[in-house]
Parts: sequence; structure tokens; C-alpha cells
Amino acid sequence: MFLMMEAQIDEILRKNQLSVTGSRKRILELFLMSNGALAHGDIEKKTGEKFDRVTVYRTLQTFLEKGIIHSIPTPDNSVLYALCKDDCSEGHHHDNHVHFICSICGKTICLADVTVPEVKLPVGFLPHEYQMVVTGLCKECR
Amino acid sequence: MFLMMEAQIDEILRKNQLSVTGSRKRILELFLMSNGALAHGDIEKKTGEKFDRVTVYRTLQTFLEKGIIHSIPTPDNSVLYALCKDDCSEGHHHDNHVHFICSICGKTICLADVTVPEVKLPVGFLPHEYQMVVTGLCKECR
DNA sequence: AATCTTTTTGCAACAAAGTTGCATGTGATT
DNA sequence: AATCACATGCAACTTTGTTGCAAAAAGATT
Repeated sequence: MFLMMEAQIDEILRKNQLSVTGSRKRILELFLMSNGALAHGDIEKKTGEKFDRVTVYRTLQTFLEKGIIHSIPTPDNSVLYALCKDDCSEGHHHDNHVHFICSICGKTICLADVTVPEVKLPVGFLPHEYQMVVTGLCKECR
Repeated sequence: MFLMMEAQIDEILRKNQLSVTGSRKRILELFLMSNGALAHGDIEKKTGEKFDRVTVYRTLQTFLEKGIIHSIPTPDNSVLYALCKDDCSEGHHHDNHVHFICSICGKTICLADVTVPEVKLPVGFLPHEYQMVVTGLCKECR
């Protein structure tokens, strides 16, 4: 079970031409275990003393650039990150699913099956990417 | 012309039971002049030496609470504010229009005529508010 | 217009969040 | 195992946001 996760982590890092280091493994593990999204602060707390603050910043930055994770805009303007689906490629994500944020427990959930609808824009606007965030109550909190 | 703006500013503040002060007038003026959205930093720069940083924070906070402005979540997780339409009431906005962010000039535009479509969520989720941000090229930059 | 009351502002000090340069340590390649 | 590139930790710093309190300005009252 744990070995499987290890292998999965290694594969993700290798696939993105990243060297397999302690912090990267740990942070990826955190993302794989939580099926929601994580704030920078969450990660810092959970890695505890193990890694420097700066390392966490740089690791997240690297993962973002490689398209391993994506960032989610939230209504209260905090920074959240979540794992991308497999078909995210470097630089150019199609992270086109809706994100749900529960106003009680604060969890952010990727609704991988709900794609962002495309809306008609006024003449002249050339859309490139659509992002959608829904707030409300999740299954557990309602 | 300038007098009209003055009057408009006064009216907005009065309507929201706020005393008419220098900083509030100036910051509202900035919003009225830019038809897009402003970051906190923009406002600080444009008000220059005139007001304290803290005052800008508190003024924006007050405007938010009164429903004069709303905040916009952006893909890069910066904080943006824009004027609400008239029908925004205290505490509870129906700020249900799509926001557009130009990736060239960086401007954020409220597409007041484009309402956020409601999507079907998985069973168990109780939606409360929908937010949508579209990035791409605006009229001027394409 | 002068006074009183309430609200707003500026200052200072602080806390939190994020960045940068550089020396050291570790993973990958041969 | 030796080398080399890359990742990490540390320190110092910048930027961003917050809090308490005294001074100042706005609004109300006479």
C-alpha cells in the first residue's frame, strides 16, 4: 500500500524530470493523501520542522511550473494548490474543472467531473481560460 | 464635469451611511475613473503620499462591508477590487457577473452583462455562490 | 459658530507572507 | 566512487497585512 504510493510519487517526479528528493516526496505525498486542495500554510504545518519554509515555497513553485499542481483562486483571496489531473502538460494546463469551497469546513474540493461551462463574451474579447469557483456546503457539513 | 463626479461620490458615501472624508473620496474617485478593477497596490501608488497605508486597507475593508466594492479572485491569487453595481446590498452582493482578465495589459474588466452560469454539482453539494474568471485578450490587446 | 460626540486617520510597532544570494549538501550520471 | 548539476538551509530582507492608541476631522446639537 505504502509502497504503491512511493512508486507513484517517484513516477510523477521522474516523468517531470525532477530529481527525487525528500521534500518533493513528502509534499507530493501530502497532496496524494488529501483529495482536496492545500494552502501553503497547511503544507508548512504538516511538514513541520522537517523542511525550511523556503524549500516549501520553491517546491510548490517547481510543481506549478511543471504542471503537477495548479493554483486555485478563492473568494477570500487565499492561495490554494491542488494536484492536476494526468493530462496537465507543462506550462499549459487544461485544468478545466470546477472547484468547490465549503464555507463551514473550509475544504476545497476539485470537482473533476464538472467541467467549466464556456460563456459567450462580448464582441472583442478573446477567451483563453475559464475558471470557476463555487462556494457552499459540502456533503459532510450540510 | 468634475462637480458631477464629486456629487456622485458624495451620494454613494451618504447612501451607505459613511462620513465623507478625503481618503474615501479619493479612493472612490479612482474606482470611478478606472472602469476596471484595482489591486490594493495600485491604489496605494496612485494615492501616493496622501494617505497612510493603513487607511487604504481600512477604507477598502469598509467599502467591501458596505457592498460598494467587491473582491475578485484571480488565477494568480492577487487581490483585486471593483465597484459593485447599484443593486449590491450590504453584506449580501449579487455580484454574479463574469470577470475578465487580460493576459497582456493585466486589466480586469467586469463583464456586467455576462452572468455566471449555474452548473450541476454532484449529489450532496449545496451551492451558495458561483464565481467565474476568464483570462484571455481584451479588445485593445488582441 | 462653538461645542460635544463619534468616527476616521496616522503613527508605531508588530506579525505574516514571500523573496534572494550564497554556501553547503544531496541526487543523478558516468 | 568521483563528478557535476541541482536542491536545500540559512540569513537577511522586502512586501503585505494587522492592531492599539492618541490626535484629528466629520457630523450632530445647541
